Amino acid sequence: MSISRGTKTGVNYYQKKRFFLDLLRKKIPFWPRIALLLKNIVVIYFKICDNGISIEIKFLRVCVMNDYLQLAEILFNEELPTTQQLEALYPPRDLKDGAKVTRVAPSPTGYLHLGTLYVALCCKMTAGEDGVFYVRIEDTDKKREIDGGVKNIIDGLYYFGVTPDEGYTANGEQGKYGPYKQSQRGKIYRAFVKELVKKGLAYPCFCTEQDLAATREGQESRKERTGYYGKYAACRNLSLEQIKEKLDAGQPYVVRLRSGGDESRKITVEDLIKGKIEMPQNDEDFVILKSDGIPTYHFAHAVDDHLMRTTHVIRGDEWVSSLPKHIELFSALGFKAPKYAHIAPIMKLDNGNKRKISKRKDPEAAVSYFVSEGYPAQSVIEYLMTVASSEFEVWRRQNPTLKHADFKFNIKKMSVSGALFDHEKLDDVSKNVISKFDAETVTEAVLKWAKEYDKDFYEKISANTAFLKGIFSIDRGVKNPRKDLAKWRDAKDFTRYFYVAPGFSGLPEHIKPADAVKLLKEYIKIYTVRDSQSEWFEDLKTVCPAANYCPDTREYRQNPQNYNGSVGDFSTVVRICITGRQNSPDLYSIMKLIGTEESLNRIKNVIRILEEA
RNA sequence: GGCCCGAUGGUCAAGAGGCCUAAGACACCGCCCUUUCACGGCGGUAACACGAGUUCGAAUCUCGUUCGGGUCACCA
Repeated sequence: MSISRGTKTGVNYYQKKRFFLDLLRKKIPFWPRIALLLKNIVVIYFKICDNGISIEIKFLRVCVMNDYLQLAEILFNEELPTTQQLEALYPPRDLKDGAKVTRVAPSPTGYLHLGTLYVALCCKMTAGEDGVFYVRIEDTDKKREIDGGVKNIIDGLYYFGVTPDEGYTANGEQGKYGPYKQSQRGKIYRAFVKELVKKGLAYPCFCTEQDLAATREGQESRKERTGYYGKYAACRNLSLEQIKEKLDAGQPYVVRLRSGGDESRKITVEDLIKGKIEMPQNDEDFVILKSDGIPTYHFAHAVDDHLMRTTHVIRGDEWVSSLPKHIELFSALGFKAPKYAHIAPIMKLDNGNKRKISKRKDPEAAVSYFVSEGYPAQSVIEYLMTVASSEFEVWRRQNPTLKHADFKFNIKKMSVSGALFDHEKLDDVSKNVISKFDAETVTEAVLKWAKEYDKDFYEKISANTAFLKGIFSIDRGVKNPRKDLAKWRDAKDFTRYFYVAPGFSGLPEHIKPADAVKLLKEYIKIYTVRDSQSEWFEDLKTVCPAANYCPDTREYRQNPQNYNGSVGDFSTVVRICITGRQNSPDLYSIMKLIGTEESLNRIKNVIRILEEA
C-alpha cells in the first residue's frame, strides 16, 4: 500500500495545499486573514531560525488552531479518552514475525450470508496458526439491524467451523482489543473525530436531505460529477459563529471529513488479489459521523482496523471503489494503512447474465439453506475452498485425510473475477465427503437433520435406528464406497424402499414380462437368506434356465442369440421388484435387511401385476 | 453516465513471451473392469471475445472495440 504523496509530518500535503488555496480564494474573512498572516510571519521567522524547512506546515497548525480547538470542544462536550491514551490501550500485538491479523466484520442484518462465510474462511485460512482471526460486529446501521442477527452469524460461523480466535465468539467477547461491537465504541470514534476537528480535518455539516438532493440535481443537470466536494461542500467554510448559531438553534448535523484530495491526482493501492489499482484521489467531504453520533462504515473501518491492529483487510470487492476514501482517512488520522485483499464475489447466473448472489433472489445466499438441505458443514467448506483456491483440489486428492486448515492457503492466488456458484460441483464435492463417513456418522447426521427439517421422515427412521444404520452400512466403509448422497435430504428418497414397498414402474424394454414372471416364480420357490453375497448370486444363476437366461455373463456376451437374457438381466428384474428402481446398492444386503417375508411379498406383488397386464 | 476491475470449453480454472498440438476438476458422451447396481480406470466432445500493434515468436505485453461485473448514501 502506498500513497502517491508521502506524509512525513503530522500535517499532510492536503492540509498544506488547502490552507493556501483558502487563503488565495479569500475564503477566510479579511481580519482573520490579516491575523493569520501576522502569526504566520512569526512562525516563518521561527522556522527559518530553526531549520528553514516545512514553513507552511507549522503555520497552519498555529493559525487555525484556535477556532478548530473551540469547535472541537463545542461539538464534543464530553469526557473522551485522548487518541494517545487509546493508542496505548491497544498496543501493537505481540505475535510471531509475519503473523497476520484478519477479521470478518458482518453487520447483523439477517442470517449469515454465503459471501460472508466465504470471506471469513479466507480470513481464517490467511491468519492460519500463528495469526489472529477475529469477528467484529458492524452494527452502525441501527435501522437495518434485526433481532438475533449477531447470534445467527456467530452460530453460522461455528456451524461451519470457521471459528474466530478473538472478538465475538461462542463464549461472548474475547480479546484485549474490544469492544468488538461498533455500537459500543462510540467514545473511541468520537475521540478520533474530535482530534480531526481540532486539526481542521473535519467539520459539522447541517445540510438537510433536501439540500443534498438539490445540489445533486443541479450537478446531474449540468452533467457534473455528483457529490459533496469542492464548491458543493456547502458547510465546509462555515465560520465558528455560523456553526454556533445553527447548533444553538438545535439543527441536526453530521460530521464530514474536510477532504484535501484532488480528483485529478491518482492514488495507487497494491491489492493482494487484484494487484495494482489506480484511482483518482478522494475529494469528497464524505460523512464520518452520522447525525445519530454513530460513525459510518468508512470511519469505523479506519479506526477499528488500526486500533485492533488488523494487518490484512480481506473483504468483498464491492469495497474497492471506496478505497480512495479509506486511504485518505488513514492518512488524515495518521494511521499506517493495512494491506488490502479484495475478494471477488460468488456469482449466480440469471437470465444468461452473471450477477452477485443475492439475498432476495437466491436461496443459496443464506447459509441456512445448506443447513436445511443437509449439506455437511465440511462439504460446504470444501466447496468454498475449491472456489477460493484452484490448487486446493489437487492438494485434496494428494491429502485425502488432512484437514482443510492444513492446506497452505495463499490469498494472492485467488481469482480476480467472480466465480459462478456451481451446484453440481458442490454436490460432487459433498458426495465425496459423505462417502468417507462411516455408517455411524451418517446415521446420526441424518437423524439429527430429519428431526429438525423433516418431522415425518424423522418419525419413520427414528423408530429403529439399528435398521437405519443397517441401511447406511451397505457398501460403506469399503475401499471405493458409493456416492449416493450429496446431502441429508437425499436420504429420504434413498431410503424410501427400505420402509415401504415401491411401486412398480415397468421393466426395461429388452426384458420380456413373460420371462420375468417365469424367473420370479422359480426364484420365490428357492429364495432364502444366504450367508454371503456370492451364495445369494448362485441362487439367481440357478433360476436362470427357467426362461432360457444365461447364468454366465461372459458366455452370454459371446453368444447372445442363444439366450433370452442373462443373469445380469434377471438381477435387474429382482432389483426392480425389491427397490422399484434399476439403481441401488447391493441387492443381497437389501433383501437381507428387509427380511425374507417382505422380499417375497414384493416379488409376488410384481408377479401379480405382470400377470394381470 | 463517471470511476474502477475483468474476459481461456457449458461451469471452475492452470497459464508470468518459445516448454501450448492450451493442464486439471465438474457436467455430458463412449469404452473397459465387474455376478447386478455402483465405485474405479481409460478415452471423447468442447475454449484463449474481436481488431490493430510490439516481437523472429503473443493466451501471455500495449492500444482500441465489444461484452460482463462492481461502485457512485447520514447502508454496510
